[in-house]
Amino acid sequence: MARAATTSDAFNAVAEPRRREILQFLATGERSVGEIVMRLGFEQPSVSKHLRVLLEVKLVEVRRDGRHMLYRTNAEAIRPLHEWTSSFERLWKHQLLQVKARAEKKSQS
Amino acid sequence: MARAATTSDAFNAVAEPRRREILQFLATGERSVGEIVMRLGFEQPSVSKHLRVLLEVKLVEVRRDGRHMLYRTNAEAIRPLHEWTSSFERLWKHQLLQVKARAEKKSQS
DNA sequence: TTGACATATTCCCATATGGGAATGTAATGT
DNA sequence: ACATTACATTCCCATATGGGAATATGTCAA
Repeated sequence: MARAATTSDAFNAVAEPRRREILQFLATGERSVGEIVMRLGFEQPSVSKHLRVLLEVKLVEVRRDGRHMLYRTNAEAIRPLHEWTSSFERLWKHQLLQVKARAEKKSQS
Repeated sequence: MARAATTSDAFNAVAEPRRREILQFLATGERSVGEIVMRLGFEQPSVSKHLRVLLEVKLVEVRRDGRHMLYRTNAEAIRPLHEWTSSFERLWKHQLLQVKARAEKKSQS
């Protein structure tokens, strides 16, 4: 097996920097593909392809408005990532305290 | 260009499910490679390769103890992911309220 | 119907996997 | 020095990209 598909889950989908940029931009409100292209400066086919991936893992939703396709971020799909990272929150706080303690001990001696 | 390297950043590194499992296990404390193999049931070379990736993006740290290599999770490296997902927290709370409001309006009519 | 605009899809290709098998390397005990 | 234990690395290969270019599809306007 090779690497898992980018469409296999949200973790794989957001690994791509451009997709993260798109998600952030779309978090400010519904936008058409053309607006994304204008704002982020990627090629139009590239944007369409990234949107397809995001759509497959439900990180975005769409609706048609005439000949425009309006995309928006579905933040709910980001929650699993947030919760996974949150499970390490206690650990990094703990580790930070240890680092501080060690630093103080050093400056004291 | 193809997909970015798994070692290009923490986002790419944690896209792999087995690497997330390893990180969670190592969050419980320092463990040797053999303990990871025992606990998670992956092949030893596979574990070593995943640890290498995690090490390159500093998601884990190591120290040698005799012939054992003791790995541990460096939670600090997970913070950027946490912060990125946190930037969508307001949005999903807002979107949840909207969904609720729509549901209530529907049941009311 | 025809033309223009807005998106989506397809083709091609260089690149980076992740697993399996085999092998290399480092440290310890005797 | 040698066998053993514990990891790491290398080789091979099927697979999945992401970008660029070209093309297809869909919608509206006249």
